[in-house]
Amino acid sequence: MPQDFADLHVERWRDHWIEVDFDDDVEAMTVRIGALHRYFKASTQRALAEVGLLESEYETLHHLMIRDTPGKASPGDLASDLGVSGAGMTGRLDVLEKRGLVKRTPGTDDRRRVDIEATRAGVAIWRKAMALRGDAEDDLATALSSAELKTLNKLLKKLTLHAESRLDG
Amino acid sequence: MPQDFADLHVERWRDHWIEVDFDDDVEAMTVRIGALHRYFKASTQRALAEVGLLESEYETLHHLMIRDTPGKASPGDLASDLGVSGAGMTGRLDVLEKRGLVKRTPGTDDRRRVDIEATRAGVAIWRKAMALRGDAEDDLATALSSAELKTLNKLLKKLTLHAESRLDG
DNA sequence: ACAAACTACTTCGCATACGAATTATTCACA
DNA sequence: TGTGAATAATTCGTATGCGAAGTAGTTTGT
Repeated sequence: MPQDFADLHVERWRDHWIEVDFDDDVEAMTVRIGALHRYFKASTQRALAEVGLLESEYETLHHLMIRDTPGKASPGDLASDLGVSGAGMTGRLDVLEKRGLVKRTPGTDDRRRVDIEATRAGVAIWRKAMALRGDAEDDLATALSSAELKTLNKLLKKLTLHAESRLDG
Repeated sequence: MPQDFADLHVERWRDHWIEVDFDDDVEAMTVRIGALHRYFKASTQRALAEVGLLESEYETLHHLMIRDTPGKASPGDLASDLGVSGAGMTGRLDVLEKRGLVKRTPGTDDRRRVDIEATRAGVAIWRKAMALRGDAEDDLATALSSAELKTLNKLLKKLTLHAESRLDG
């Protein structure tokens, strides 16, 4: 099997920086996960360019759609889901509302709140982006057999469970 | 084995959005890779807070150190490595230079160029951050046996090679 | 040898996002 | 029931980064 970027990285690393000692396999894994993440990000961005969305717009719309209550949320919930500040979310929603992709409605029972809802146009453009994104991911996954993909998920899950326990506990 | 975040995501996804059909395993893999990336990013940020570096400062310093010519580069090379604009790199280098972590030297043979070099202090702080970052990665990797880690790398590599071929060719 | 094209970096103007302060509203409880 | 604490969203001031324009220097072609 030919070398990938991670192999080259580890090799170069070992040549130049022996005194900073890392486990080669751990380092390679980290680099590969980073590389795959960047690849997904890049294909998402191509999809977004095609449908005419900025990454910040898509991200907001996306989190709005994948909630327990799809298409509906409060600015604060979205902000914490996305890891942006409340101020940032106000700005993002201003843009999305101006483009007609979401609608703000003042809350009725609690008038401090604002309800955000994706409009028909917002849902449509999000779906188009999702379909394109999915195509790219499926394409990448063809590199693995179905059994390999299951094995990979099993191993990744061991890591994510470990990570989650570190974050919670 | 208990459920992780990706399992929950896929389950919720299937409940609410059957009409947008994704392969469950591919979707779970994508989500897990994203989650691990965020975990690494978070532990890096903890490490950076401890040594007193901003993420942008660390990132710049890091790419300066892991080049073929460690600790030395031109602003333009760094900018394209990091995927930031030339203007952004000028700003980052201004900050790093002011903190005494890198040094700018006007080029001698080609006077358009500027040589960036990490100072002794810059290398030291980068190493401290690297050591902490490495600890967190090693900790995560304890979730896998050495054999599992090798299997994981083999499968990840199949994906990265596929991704690289898509990007180049 | 000299103008045109190119390259490397920096400055400028604008957009986005952050944290802090602000406004408006609701909740807790004495 | 009224007052202080808490909560939700927005506005404000600042920082970081982008793209475009600017500046300085080098290469190319005739």
